[in-house]
Amino acid sequence: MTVQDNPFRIRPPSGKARRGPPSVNAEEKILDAAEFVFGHFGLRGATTALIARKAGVAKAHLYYYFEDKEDLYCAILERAMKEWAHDIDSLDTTADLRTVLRDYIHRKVDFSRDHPALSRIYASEIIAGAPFIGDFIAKVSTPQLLDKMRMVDEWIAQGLIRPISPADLFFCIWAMTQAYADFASQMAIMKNRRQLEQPDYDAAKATIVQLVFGGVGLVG
Amino acid sequence: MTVQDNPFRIRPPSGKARRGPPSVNAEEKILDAAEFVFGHFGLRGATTALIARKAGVAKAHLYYYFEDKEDLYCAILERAMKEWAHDIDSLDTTADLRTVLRDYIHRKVDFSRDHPALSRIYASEIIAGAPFIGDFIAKVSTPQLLDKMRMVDEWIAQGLIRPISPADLFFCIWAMTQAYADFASQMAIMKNRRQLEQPDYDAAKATIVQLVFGGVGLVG
DNA sequence: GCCAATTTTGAACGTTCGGTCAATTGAAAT
DNA sequence: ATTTCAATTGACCGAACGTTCAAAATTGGC
Repeated sequence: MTVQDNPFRIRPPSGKARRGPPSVNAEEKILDAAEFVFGHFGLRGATTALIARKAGVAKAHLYYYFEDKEDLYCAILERAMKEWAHDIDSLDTTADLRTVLRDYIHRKVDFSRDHPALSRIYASEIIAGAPFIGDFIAKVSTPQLLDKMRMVDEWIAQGLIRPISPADLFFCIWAMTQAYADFASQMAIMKNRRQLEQPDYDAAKATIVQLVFGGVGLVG
Repeated sequence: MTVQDNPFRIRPPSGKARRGPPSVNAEEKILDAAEFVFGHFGLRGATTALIARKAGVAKAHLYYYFEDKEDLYCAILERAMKEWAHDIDSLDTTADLRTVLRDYIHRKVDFSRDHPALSRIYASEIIAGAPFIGDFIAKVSTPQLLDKMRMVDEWIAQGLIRPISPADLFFCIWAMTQAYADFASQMAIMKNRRQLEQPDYDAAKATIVQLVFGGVGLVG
């Protein structure tokens, strides 16, 4: 089972209108807890007991909303990909070239800062060979990349930027921005801090923008 | 137990001269198998049974050379850090500035291509918060980084390159080069290939060099 | 207050996995 | 040939884990 095999994963289990508890939905509590636990221990390292305890429900209750552990994991991935697309890839490409690039980089770094668990889950999934989101990447992410590559090729053809491999340009931007989520612990150690703070993310943005702008021949 | 707590991990179990099998050492077979399996499934996902089968020895035999699963994992990390330091961080810093930077980037990409399993293990370890190599990073890697940062500051002071945050410059170089190991599966999917080939790595090198050189104001 | 449907849980089950141990093998030393 | 000790193994154990299920609790409708 992969992410997009079951597009209606998020469901009120069945039938009539909701009659459940008046306060908050247990399903969201479970999803939040799962995001945290999966983000810290990975798919195989996370235990259903830990997720249930973090969510404040009985372990068996997970299986009321989700078929099994993998199903819950896929739900997290799906939510991650949606937030991803919503926060980031809805980019106004009609604006000034510099603005487009700078905003894109800033949004990616902000996402790394605000959703480190999601970034780690995504990275772990890719490192493992994308067993659950390979199809999603092939059918959703790849067309988005091809769009962006055409945009860059356009810029090159118009002489607005220096020639560069568009695919590798985006791979590098993703790598740098994502690193400030995945490798944050290493960076914090090396900077002799407990964790990265806002000035660190500001410096990250500035450096990445400087590298990209310089690499494609744009002045700051 | 962390990596450097036990500097004598690699050992002929004890005592006299080796009297064992004439052919190859079982310990290396186990290490190679463990590198492969840990690289594919992570610390918690890898099973001792799989490692033993891949190594062609009985499961119990793992515990003749290593205390437990974590000990074996640390041995892999230790070997990775050593190869790392040997292959990469032994860099002739007296050469021409462009040569130093370009060689450094090329070596990192080559390492990603030649040791993808080690790169993945290292990345997973960092993503998990560096529980086993945190001390190593703090006491060994950080001084090396500080050396490199001083070198960059020197270059800036001499007006050889544009001002830039030295720490973030190296973080970005690591991120980009490491991505061509960790995210290779994603890149392959997006390029509609089975796996990355030599031309892909050549393009990666060229793009990273272009970004770094452009970012610090060096001409290609 | 009672009923029906939904939501929640405690306890248990079968499996998997890390780790142990006594026993066996095999090569050198005598 | 016998001894000796490192090298190797199959069988086993206890704990942890994912999953199931029947029962209990909670909610809304009448």
